[in-house]
Amino acid sequence: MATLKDVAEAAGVSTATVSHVINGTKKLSNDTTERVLMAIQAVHYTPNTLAKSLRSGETRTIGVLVEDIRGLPVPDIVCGIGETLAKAGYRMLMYDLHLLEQLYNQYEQITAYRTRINNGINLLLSAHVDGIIYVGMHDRHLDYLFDPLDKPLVFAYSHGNQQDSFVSYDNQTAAADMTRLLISKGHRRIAVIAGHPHSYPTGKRMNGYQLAMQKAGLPIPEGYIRYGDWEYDSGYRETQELLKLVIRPTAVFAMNDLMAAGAIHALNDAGLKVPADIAVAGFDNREIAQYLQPPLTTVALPTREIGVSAAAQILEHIRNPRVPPSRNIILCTILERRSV
Amino acid sequence: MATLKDVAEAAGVSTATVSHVINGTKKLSNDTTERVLMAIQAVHYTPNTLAKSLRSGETRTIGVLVEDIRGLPVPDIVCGIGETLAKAGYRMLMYDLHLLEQLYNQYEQITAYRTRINNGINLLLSAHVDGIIYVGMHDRHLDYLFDPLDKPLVFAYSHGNQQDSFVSYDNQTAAADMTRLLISKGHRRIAVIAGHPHSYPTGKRMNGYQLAMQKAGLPIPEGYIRYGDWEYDSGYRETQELLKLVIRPTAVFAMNDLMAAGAIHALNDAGLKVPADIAVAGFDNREIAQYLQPPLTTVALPTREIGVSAAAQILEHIRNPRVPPSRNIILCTILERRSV
DNA sequence: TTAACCAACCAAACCGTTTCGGTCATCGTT
DNA sequence: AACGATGACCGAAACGGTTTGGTTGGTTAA
Repeated sequence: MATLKDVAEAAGVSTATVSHVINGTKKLSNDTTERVLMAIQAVHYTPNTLAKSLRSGETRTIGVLVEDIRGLPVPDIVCGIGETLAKAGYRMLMYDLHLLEQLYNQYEQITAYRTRINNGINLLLSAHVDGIIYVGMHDRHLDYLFDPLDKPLVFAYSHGNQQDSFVSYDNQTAAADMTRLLISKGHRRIAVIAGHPHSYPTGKRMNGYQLAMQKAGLPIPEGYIRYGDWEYDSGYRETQELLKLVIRPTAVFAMNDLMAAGAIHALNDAGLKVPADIAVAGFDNREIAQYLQPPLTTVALPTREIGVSAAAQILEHIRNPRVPPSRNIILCTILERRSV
Repeated sequence: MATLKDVAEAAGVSTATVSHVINGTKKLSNDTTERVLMAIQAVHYTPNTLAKSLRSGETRTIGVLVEDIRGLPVPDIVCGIGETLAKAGYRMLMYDLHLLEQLYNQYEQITAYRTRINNGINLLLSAHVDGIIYVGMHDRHLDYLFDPLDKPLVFAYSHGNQQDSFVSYDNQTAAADMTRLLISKGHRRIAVIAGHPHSYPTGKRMNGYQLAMQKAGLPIPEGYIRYGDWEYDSGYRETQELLKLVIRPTAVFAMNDLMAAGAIHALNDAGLKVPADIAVAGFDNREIAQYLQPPLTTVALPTREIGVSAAAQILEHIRNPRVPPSRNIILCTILERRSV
């Protein structure tokens, strides 16, 4: 592999001059510049990034710490990150916490979780990354898990400390939009199947739903708000409960697609047609949504945009370390299919 | 950050000695070793991997070139790779070719595809990775796309040149196993909905099906072999065709889950019950499989194991560059659910 | 005429490791 | 007593760049 020295000899100049030509760090005569460029071609020079990084302390590499690459939104987010980084000439060093396996739903084991995260961060830091993006699987706060870092840190799909930027999506507006869509289709009795009562997305999405209903002057009758656990079965079960009501809803807004799938199957089993008898809406735009009968109208999360934005944020922080942390909330879009 | 020199000064030895203590490259007196270890603790020394790599030419980093991280099997494979590399103290540098966007189904644009791959490989090489794993989205041959490389290269879920190792899964045995399962449940008239006629997996899976039927002494009547295009709609359509036959099959083996979903819906629409009237089997174990009514009996691909094995292969090649390329084919497992 | 300035380039230090080739006691042989 | 062997360590040269602080020769202004 050719080195700077080889180029310098071929061009009859010093290595300093070659370096300046390559990086444009100093004005040089046209003649010399020309000669150096020719020499670079001639000896097939490619710069050694290791040596460069050793001297400059900059690796042009971003560490991406994912909770689990198999988590639903993660590949899309990583796709957006990778695309944006590549365009800017940055590389992506990935570390997977494998949270789907052992720690999922064991948040009481904070210590184990912390050490896992610290291991990941240390591994990335040992590679001298210029910054770190944390990619979560859930929309939740993680401030208590992170020690302060002297490199830029950006959270994607999760929230971190006050001093760190994050990029997330707008649960509340999306839920309100979907509710308004149902109302615009003539529905006045709209029930909801929410997720875990105390989870962050449930709260936000409920807010959106209630606000939209209120603004439209529509009541939310007793029993129209059901709580599930995000899983298929709970959607099935809670829909059965809704059907027991004296005044049935004409639309069911399930706050994720799995529960919506359960709802549709429960309705089918009860001999009701979707959307003729009852409309069903979902949230998340999982793969399953398009293959349900009928295909599910749902909220598409801006996963890829979250990745793009997170990468843009981290590059911004690297270029200018004193920009204040930004809180970036991206809007969702509604995917109208045939279930409404 | 403390350096070797700081440690050396603190321990009153030379940097050479400290290096030898750390790497165990030379025998030293117990006394000195002890003093150096204490000094390392005292100054909070962490080795600078950049300097180390510059000197040694080894980065302990593997480049992972994925066709598209959003591709179905890819996250699972990457998960297996990441896990195995981390255990061995290796890092994972990822580059995404984003093939889902522009190039998918445009294989005639070989040149564009080649340059895309070469860009990725060059970016990884510029980071001085110790080896590269190529992660495909389809089970197909790619020999014509790769230039010879002077670093270890392993293909996961795809096949490369003769001289490169690959890790894949056993289509044929899986299809044979599924056919045998259907036979063992008493089915004798088993139809098949295959994928694209000329694709590699279609060929292998058809082989397995035909072999199993033949071994069981069962005939394959005219019209029992249908070809789809891997998509939902083709499953629906071809099932309708099967229902037009005078002697209907009692089981339909769709060669992926999407077509199986189409098949189930076609059967439902025709007023037939699955599995009571007709059994349906799939292939791939997509997420949708578990949410169909009834949940789909299907073939689970050993995606994660492919990743684990690919990572193990590349580490093997790095440790010993002269081991011959290996061809690793992993068995699938059948997931019995309620559709059979 | 001379000081001041500038353009154009170079030599060498530096980043933090690894490793080659010594040096210097000490010890056992003859 | 002279010699070679051995054990324990060190100095300095790499690795391949960047960057600081020059030097050189020519031009300009007083």
